[in-house]
Amino acid sequence: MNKTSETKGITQCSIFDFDLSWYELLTDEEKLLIDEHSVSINFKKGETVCKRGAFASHIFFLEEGLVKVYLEERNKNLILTLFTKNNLLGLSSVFEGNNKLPYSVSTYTDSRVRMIDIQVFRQLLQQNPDFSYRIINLLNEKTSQIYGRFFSLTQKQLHGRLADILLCLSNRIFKSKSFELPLSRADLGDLTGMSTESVIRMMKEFKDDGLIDMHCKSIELLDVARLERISEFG
Amino acid sequence: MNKTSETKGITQCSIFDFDLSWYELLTDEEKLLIDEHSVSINFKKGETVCKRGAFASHIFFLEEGLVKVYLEERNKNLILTLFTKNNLLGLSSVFEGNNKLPYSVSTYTDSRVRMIDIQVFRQLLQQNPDFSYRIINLLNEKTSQIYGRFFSLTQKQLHGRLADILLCLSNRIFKSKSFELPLSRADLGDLTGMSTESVIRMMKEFKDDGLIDMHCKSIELLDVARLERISEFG
DNA sequence: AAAAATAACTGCTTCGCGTCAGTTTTTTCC
DNA sequence: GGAAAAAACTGACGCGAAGCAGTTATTTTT
Repeated sequence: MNKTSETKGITQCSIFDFDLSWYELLTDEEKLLIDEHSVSINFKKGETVCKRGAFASHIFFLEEGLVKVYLEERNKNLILTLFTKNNLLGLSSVFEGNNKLPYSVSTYTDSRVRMIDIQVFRQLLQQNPDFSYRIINLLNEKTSQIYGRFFSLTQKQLHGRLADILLCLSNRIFKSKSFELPLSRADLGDLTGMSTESVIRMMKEFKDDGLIDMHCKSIELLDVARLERISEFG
Repeated sequence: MNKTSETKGITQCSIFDFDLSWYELLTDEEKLLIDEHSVSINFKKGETVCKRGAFASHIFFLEEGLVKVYLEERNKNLILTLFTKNNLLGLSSVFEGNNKLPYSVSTYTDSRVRMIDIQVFRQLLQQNPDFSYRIINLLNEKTSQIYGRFFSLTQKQLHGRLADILLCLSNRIFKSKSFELPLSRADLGDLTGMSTESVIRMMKEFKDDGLIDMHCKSIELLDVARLERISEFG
């Protein structure tokens, strides 16, 4: 009996990084249809891909780069998720009820985004069951991850939330214990629901405790086991 | 130009209450298949329908009642959503990667749940594009609502969160300004990410300010406009 | 209908964490 | 390469909200 996997803590991660490919499930005709009804656009670092409230006319496929999906209101920002390359964005617009984008997207690094006509995408969903089944799986995987993050942000305090996000960045995005952070401290704040100042203080504390090493943007996780314990116990 | 709808605040609601019916999209044969591979089970108030970590063998269709979908860990509880009758629960288990339930479900009122074999449900998704398209829309609608709630719980303070949930209960569940609350104060806390004591204090404050009337479980919203302003400004 | 258990409520205390008001460092850009 | 802008950092302060400990009310049990 694999007891641990049933009782272990609620994992949180803000990054979608599954390799459930969908393109290969299309027929040649369907692929052609996508190609004819999509364009690939380059964005520079820091550019806005789309804004909340705009009409949703495309599904975005991130061919290259790293982007954030976020909500902004007054001075309050919340980063919902990060996306790495080879992921589909904007799927929630498939629902005809949502003809406006429910969030904004902007880039952290130079990125290439293929913009797929939403009507074509809908048509493919309705005609190709394998494709649509795969999309359902993507959405479900996404939902599970959101729940974990929801728990982290509402139930844990700063130590736990920061540990969560550091582990997540290391495991899911950079796949290395040391990395150059493309996000600012303020972004880490928007991602963890803490103020910029608290991010800075907390990271210094982690550094003093020997959990991480850090010079400005370059970060290295030194004691993953302890970070995981901090993540688990909030 | 409808400016307001583009710029208005991020709505939050924890309740799924869309009437996107799915059963009617099935063929007679498919309906029969569902009927043959499902059972309807009665639950009394307060009973547990399923627990996080258990194997996901069924999709749940709530035929009657009111339930909560929640995470629990140590002494920390978080209610992810409430479901009213005629809604599908457990869709995230459709994804083969999630063979364990990612959350627990229990009832607030006497409820009737139809438990549909997950393999049959998957099969129908793969063979009936209209059905599967409808399910995608359901999932997307759900995701949008979660984002709103995510914002509420992480960016607003107690006043705003409590106003959110009261408005939501009134609009979405009871469809009336006065109602008998089946949830305890502790549940309201788990729903809004606040302590039970704070829920009590805050509700008294709302009562003293003439926003609501309240005797124990029976609640009446007196000044919806002001509650909405409180909700918006956090 | 009385006893036991659970939920609702209250006041007090504590502290986590955000805000403010700065200084220093790093990055951007002409 | 130097000026300007942005980001990183620091310390002091104060408030929002949780925790605790106890009382009252309500519901469940037998």
